[in-house]
Amino acid sequence: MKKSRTECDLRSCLFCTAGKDDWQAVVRANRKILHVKKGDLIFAEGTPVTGVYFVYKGIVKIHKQWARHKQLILNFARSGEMIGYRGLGEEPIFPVSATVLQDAAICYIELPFFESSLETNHILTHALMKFFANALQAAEKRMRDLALMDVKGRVAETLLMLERKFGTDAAGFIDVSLKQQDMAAYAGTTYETFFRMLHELKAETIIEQKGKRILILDQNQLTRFIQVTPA
Amino acid sequence: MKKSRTECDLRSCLFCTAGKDDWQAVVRANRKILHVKKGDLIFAEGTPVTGVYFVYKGIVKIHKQWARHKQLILNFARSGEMIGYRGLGEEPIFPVSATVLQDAAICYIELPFFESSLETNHILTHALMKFFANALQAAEKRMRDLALMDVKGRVAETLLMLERKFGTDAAGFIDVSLKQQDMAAYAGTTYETFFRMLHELKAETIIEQKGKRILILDQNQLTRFIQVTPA
DNA sequence: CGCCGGTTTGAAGCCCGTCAATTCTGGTGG
DNA sequence: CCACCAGAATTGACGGGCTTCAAACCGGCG
Repeated sequence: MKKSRTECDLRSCLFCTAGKDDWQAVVRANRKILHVKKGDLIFAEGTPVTGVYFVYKGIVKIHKQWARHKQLILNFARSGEMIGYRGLGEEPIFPVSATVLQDAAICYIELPFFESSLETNHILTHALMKFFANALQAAEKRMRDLALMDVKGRVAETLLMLERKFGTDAAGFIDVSLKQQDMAAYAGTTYETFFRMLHELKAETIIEQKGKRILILDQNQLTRFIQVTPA
Repeated sequence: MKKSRTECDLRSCLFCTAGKDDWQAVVRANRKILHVKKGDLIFAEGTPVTGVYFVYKGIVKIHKQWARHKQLILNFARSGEMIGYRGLGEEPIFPVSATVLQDAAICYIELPFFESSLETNHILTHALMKFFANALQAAEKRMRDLALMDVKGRVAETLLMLERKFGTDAAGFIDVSLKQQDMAAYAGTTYETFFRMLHELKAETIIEQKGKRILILDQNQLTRFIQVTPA
């Protein structure tokens, strides 16, 4: 097990950076490192919150369940991102689940330490407040998209999000490979429909596929499906 | 113009209460009171944020526009509630619009004062962080609902939300009267469909209507349409 | 080779959005 | 007090976008 896989440089995540001077040493002393594998459940909707998590390595999906065999993926988290923060509201119960999509190293901070940090580290509190404000904006934007946009637009949105979050490889392909099941669950549709949309987009030479990788050929065309306010 | 219409007792809103000692006096000195009428636009999506607002009286809807003649209502705000806080993220641009549904008195706090308050008043910052955390949870719950629930469920959810937010009168009717246009826009559907669902609910003696007022006869039946996780 | 999870494709149908026509209501002015 | 009008509520007909169900296909691996 290589060291680089587990050692956080403490510069990549919100919690580690939101403080001054000796803050990082404090974090270093209070974190735990967890190693989790593809398919593992990190925490489950409805269970008590005992701490917050930060992804050092790997990919994790945050999802909400719905009536047997249906789920909406709220977000994908990659290295540097915080998860479990959704449990910080009134009720200390997770409103979402987190499942590992690619073997991951997770930094775990226990809730008591985290909360006492908020008391003393005002920079952290402020950063977290800003973070939530941004997350709320993003969530409400997506709320509108899911409610009013047609499926094709949501698929387009999904692809653009994936490119933004995971970047592209040398050839321009989006640098992640997910089951279309999961991509569909993010777009809020079934995987059959998701596939059909990908097919259409390929027919229109807007995207290209090589195995599971997707190349966005024409971003403007893709954006056309997401027209929002005509004025 | 009665005094009671405009005087905030400074005990009802987050901003006024999140501080100690002489905090309320500071707020009193820095706020402005605005009187707005039904139909007025308080702020518009895409315009710069210059301050935050608190509703003292009246009802306001927070909405996001979509391709000409379509909008999703994110929330209704009544007395004591903060609006405009969605502009507190990275970009100082409103991601939503706010429109008056019932003549309102609004307390306005300019952004510079608000931000300097955050610097000095850590109780406020912490309260705001918690507030955002809760708002995010609610938003993501609704995200799932809009994505996966059928219209009937969303209508049920809308009615329950209205009852929760506005309470009921002596006879048990929900104590607010909105255009079904707006209720539909909250449920994420058209007003024709919304009406049909109301009709069905009446046929099943789950609700009753008197004018624009709605009485929920059987909350359990209503909740049945919102079944989420069957274990 | 044959199972197996995932992908692809086809066909059927219905939920729900759209359009259009009619009724209802509240407000306004004669 | 009533006629009148605009906006809202109500209702019906229609069509299509998506979901659902089911089955064929495919690549990998024991």
